[in-house]
Amino acid sequence: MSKASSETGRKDNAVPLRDKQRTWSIGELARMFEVTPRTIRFYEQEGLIAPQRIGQKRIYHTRDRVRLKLTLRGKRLGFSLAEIREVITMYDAMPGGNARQLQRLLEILAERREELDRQLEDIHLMRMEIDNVDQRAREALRKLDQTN
Amino acid sequence: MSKASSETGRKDNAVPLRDKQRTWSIGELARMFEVTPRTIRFYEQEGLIAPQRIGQKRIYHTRDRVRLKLTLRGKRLGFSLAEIREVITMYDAMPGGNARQLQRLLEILAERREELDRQLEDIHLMRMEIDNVDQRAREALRKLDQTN
DNA sequence: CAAGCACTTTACGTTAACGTAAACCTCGTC
DNA sequence: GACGAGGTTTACGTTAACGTAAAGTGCTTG
Repeated sequence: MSKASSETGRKDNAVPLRDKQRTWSIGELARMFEVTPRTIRFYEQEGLIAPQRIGQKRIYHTRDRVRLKLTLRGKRLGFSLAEIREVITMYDAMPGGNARQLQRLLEILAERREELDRQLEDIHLMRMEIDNVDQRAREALRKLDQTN
Repeated sequence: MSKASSETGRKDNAVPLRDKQRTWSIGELARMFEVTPRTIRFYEQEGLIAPQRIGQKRIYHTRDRVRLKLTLRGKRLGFSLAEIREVITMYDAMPGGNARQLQRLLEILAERREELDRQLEDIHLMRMEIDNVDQRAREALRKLDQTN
């Protein structure tokens, strides 16, 4: 994907335990995750993040950082922002959610799990395909080297 | 993903060995893979498939069917059509390709493999995340059941 | 206090991957 | 020979996920 292949080289964005209370600006987060501020604002607009405000400025807490990470991970797996939001917002409404909401959440989770399983299968097949082509390319190269 | 989640229930499109020589119309293929004819024509326009023509009509052979399957699999994994084409066309130019082309193909394959590995990791993490939420949702439900 | 940097909002632009509609062939069949 | 089912081309429309540009705010640093 132009999406995925352009994300070669993920940044290590682990945060020390004692930084649990740290906050970040939009620019800092953008650099951490190698996205633009625009992207982060867009996710907020779509209801995926809800940073604190101090005056005009957005302040991101650990909670927001985690959400962003989950969102980007979901994106790499091909999920739409709408689907990601569906899970994230329900996750939020959980402690206190009524039984119907919880049941619905379980359904959604089951769907996601199935989707992930399908992807695992796809990855397997794709890998075999790639290994196959790889083999044949190497053999073709060997034959070229021999005749030259 | 609207893409993926709308593809719940993949069709078994295995083809018996003695059907290796069979051909298909665009409509048949479309039904097999649960896409519209428009989609298949679009993939042709983008250089991913190149069916035979008899008069006006497109005739699809096993080779085309395989390509379509690979394309859709790639799509489910989030690859763009451009990336898929890059591999498919090089795969075609292989028997007879020069050394530079083959080397390039090996590079592309390596990239794809890395991308797949990243996706595997993402799936793992995502699964843990989902299992986690699932647990908490079930507990919340249990507590609700107890108090009622 | 001017300059610069990081942030803000608003709004229009862009790209990929098709959807959809119209208008036209070409069969087999009733 | 009308017609219905499948196919065809052409072309404009749509949606998601941002990119990009303009114009303004607020701090701090020389």
